Amino acid sequence: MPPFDMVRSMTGVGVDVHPCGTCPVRPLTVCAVLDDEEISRLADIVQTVRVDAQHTIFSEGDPATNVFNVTSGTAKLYKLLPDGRRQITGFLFGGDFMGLSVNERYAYTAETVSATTICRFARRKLDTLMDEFPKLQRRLFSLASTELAAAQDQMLLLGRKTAREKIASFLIMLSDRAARRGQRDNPVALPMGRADIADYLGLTTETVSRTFTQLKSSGVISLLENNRVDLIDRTAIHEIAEGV
Amino acid sequence: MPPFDMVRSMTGVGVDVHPCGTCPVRPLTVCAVLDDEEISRLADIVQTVRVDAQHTIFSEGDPATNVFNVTSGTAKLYKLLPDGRRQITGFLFGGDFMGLSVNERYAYTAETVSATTICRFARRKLDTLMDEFPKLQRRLFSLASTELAAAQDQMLLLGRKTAREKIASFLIMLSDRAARRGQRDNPVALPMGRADIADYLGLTTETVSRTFTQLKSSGVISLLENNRVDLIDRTAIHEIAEGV
DNA sequence: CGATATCTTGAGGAATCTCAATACTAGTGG
DNA sequence: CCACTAGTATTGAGATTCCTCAAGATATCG
Repeated sequence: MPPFDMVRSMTGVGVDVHPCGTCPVRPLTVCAVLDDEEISRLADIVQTVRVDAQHTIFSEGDPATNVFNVTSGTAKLYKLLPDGRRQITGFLFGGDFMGLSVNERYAYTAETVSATTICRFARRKLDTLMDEFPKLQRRLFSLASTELAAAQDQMLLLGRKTAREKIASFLIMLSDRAARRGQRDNPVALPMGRADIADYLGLTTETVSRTFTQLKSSGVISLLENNRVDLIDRTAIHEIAEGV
Repeated sequence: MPPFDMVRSMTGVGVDVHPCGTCPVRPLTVCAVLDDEEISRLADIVQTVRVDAQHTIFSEGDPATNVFNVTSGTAKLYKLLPDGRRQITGFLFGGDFMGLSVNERYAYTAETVSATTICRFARRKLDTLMDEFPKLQRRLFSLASTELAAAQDQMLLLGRKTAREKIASFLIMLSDRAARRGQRDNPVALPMGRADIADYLGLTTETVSRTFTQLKSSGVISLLENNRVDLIDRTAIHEIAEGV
């Protein structure tokens, strides 16, 4: 397989949407620990691109030449079984990082959910910069640790929670992450479809749909237009999520 | 809660089993990247302890003052739901690392499965050492990334694999890890009980038991004494694990 | 406004769980 | 050395959650 080049290999891609200086998610991401001087060094090795909805950013098995930072929009990461069964391992929103890889290949596929802007770093150049700025290295380590903790929560969800608990946990997670990005925590926007939610929670689309209906019937949520969910009784949803 | 001290708070613990110089798993672990000089610096801040089977090393919510390296034996990490449902997020064998934490608290409980020797580092001192030896920092980052990839595999397993596929995947994983530690890859030792296997795979003990019986009946494994499993047809087990 | 996707709802089925009984294993004390 | 006990594993029968397949409703987009 030839070296991967996202811009050349993708359709629906635009380049250089905004520079790092005006990055809206800088405080949330890797760049938070760098001062303006250092950011400009980072800006030298970064390319900001805009990708339409439903496009592949990289595929499982591709050479892991780049790492990425989502600045706006929504992306998803997933792994497949040979027969097509799919597990989404994470959704990414503005400020989220992806593409870290131990091997020289990506361990999962990354696809946009909605139109998304991403900044892309060549891994080799980032490695060099990490040597130069130890706090960058430290920051990436910290992000990886955070992701690891989230992965463990997701294992608990997948292995031990009921459909009802999974959906409630999912809504709380989206709400909390929206708040962390400085957006309103309610109502919650669902940029992804039922199929994606199902593949993230280890369910089928039908069960996801039925469970939303059921939570609506019990009065804890309300389904608004534009795929948004009103968390009517946040406390109750929290309790459902934790299986209380 | 007072500062946690494993040695004082635990029963079944012995101290200083062996020094770093003769550590049997050094090439597998954090220490692999350090030379003898640097190892001796690490040895200054490490305490090696022996813990009997079925003892808690630290609990979810405890102040995360230490990080640990298992040098022999088996441990497990788990998270609980309020009603007692449990998800084991990982088993640890010689060479494995645990206790990394973003917050100041552990995100999971760690318990020994069999008698285990562990070396313990005070996190604050390790942080200092990381500043001094950037390659130590790099090494920990790499270990965290590897763990993250494993967590994603486990999500695929928990969300999308059948009981049969889960058990097959589990056996392959144990076999591969034994090989990486320089042990025979077959037969596979199962130091943990059925309940632990169930809580790791998102199943019940009964289903685990039935699935072992079923794999035995189809002739791909054989159940030996001392909780060991003979992988008779490794290729077939691999295929079952991947859902082919 | 029609065509196509997606979402919701329904009915029946399958995998796994729950509850219960039996078998095995390992450690203990006679 | 063997019987006893306690814990663990296996097996069985029935219940349940979630899945599969299928149809209808709603939303989206040109």
